Amino acid sequence: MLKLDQFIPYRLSVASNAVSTRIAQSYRKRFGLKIAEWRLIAILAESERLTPHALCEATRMDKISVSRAAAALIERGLVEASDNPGDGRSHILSLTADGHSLYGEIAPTALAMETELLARFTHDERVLLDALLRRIEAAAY
Amino acid sequence: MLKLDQFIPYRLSVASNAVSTRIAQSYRKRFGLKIAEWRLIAILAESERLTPHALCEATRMDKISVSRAAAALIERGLVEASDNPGDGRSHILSLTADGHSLYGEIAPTALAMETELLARFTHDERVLLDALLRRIEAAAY
DNA sequence: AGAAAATAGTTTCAATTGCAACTAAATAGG
DNA sequence: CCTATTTAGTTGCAATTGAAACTATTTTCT
Repeated sequence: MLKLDQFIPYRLSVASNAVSTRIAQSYRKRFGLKIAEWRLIAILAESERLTPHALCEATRMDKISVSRAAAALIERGLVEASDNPGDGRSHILSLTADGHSLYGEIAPTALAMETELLARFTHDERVLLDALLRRIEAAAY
Repeated sequence: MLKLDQFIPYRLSVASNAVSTRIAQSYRKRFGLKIAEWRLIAILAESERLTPHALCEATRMDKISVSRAAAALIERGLVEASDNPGDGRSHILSLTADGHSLYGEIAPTALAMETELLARFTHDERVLLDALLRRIEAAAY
């Protein structure tokens, strides 16, 4: 017998929406960024120079979203594009100085939100949650 | 130091998207339903007669989504609306015979998808995941 | 009772998203 | 090589979504 309330895909969706909504508000209000844009910034801060294609893989976003998020960030002067010497169809994206400095502000905020969200979780529970989510994700592909 | 790959809100979002995309495709292809519509059907099958407001609470959806999903289902003859004797602004929604019969087809499909998704999870792991998701959700509100 | 505020639900309009088509460059096959 | 196919990324258009305004009813307060 199916009970929506105990249906894992439903629980997952509800939890994810609750978290995303909260975090999206915070990014938007404080930094004027959408989640997609924030993800690009985070990955570029970690990886320095990437093509849109590499960003798709790293962020699990589709190429349209990456293209639009990158366009918005370039427009705002947070990201810059340079030629990709190895492939003329593509280009290399990297953070500008402004982009780095914005990242420097956001990253602690993001970590603080995560900390708040997981305040009542032990370290083991966090590790477990991470692992379970990865397994579900892998099973869904 | 922030690592997007290990950032729980990110993992949650990626896992949820992967699962939702997969399930949404299945519902849409086989039954012509969106997730929101499927949720209303599931809850109405469990609860028999509810107002849109009660459906909002039960499905964690906002009133606009419920209104639109209900309109689509009524249009298709899967749901019917009757007067709410206790409140003239509102109405009572319930499944039609067709709605019940469609539910009878979908429910096993939904359970089968969940089973497939969680095939490599032990019973304890499922229970744990459910509990962790509820806690995260509660913390996010 | 009657005005003011609150609630239920719908609708309108603008923003967001997603698909398919498009351009441009790279690779593969003959 | 040089045509055919594939791949990278963008764009145009249609569908979806969300916020705010709106209608209708109910509740509250005096």
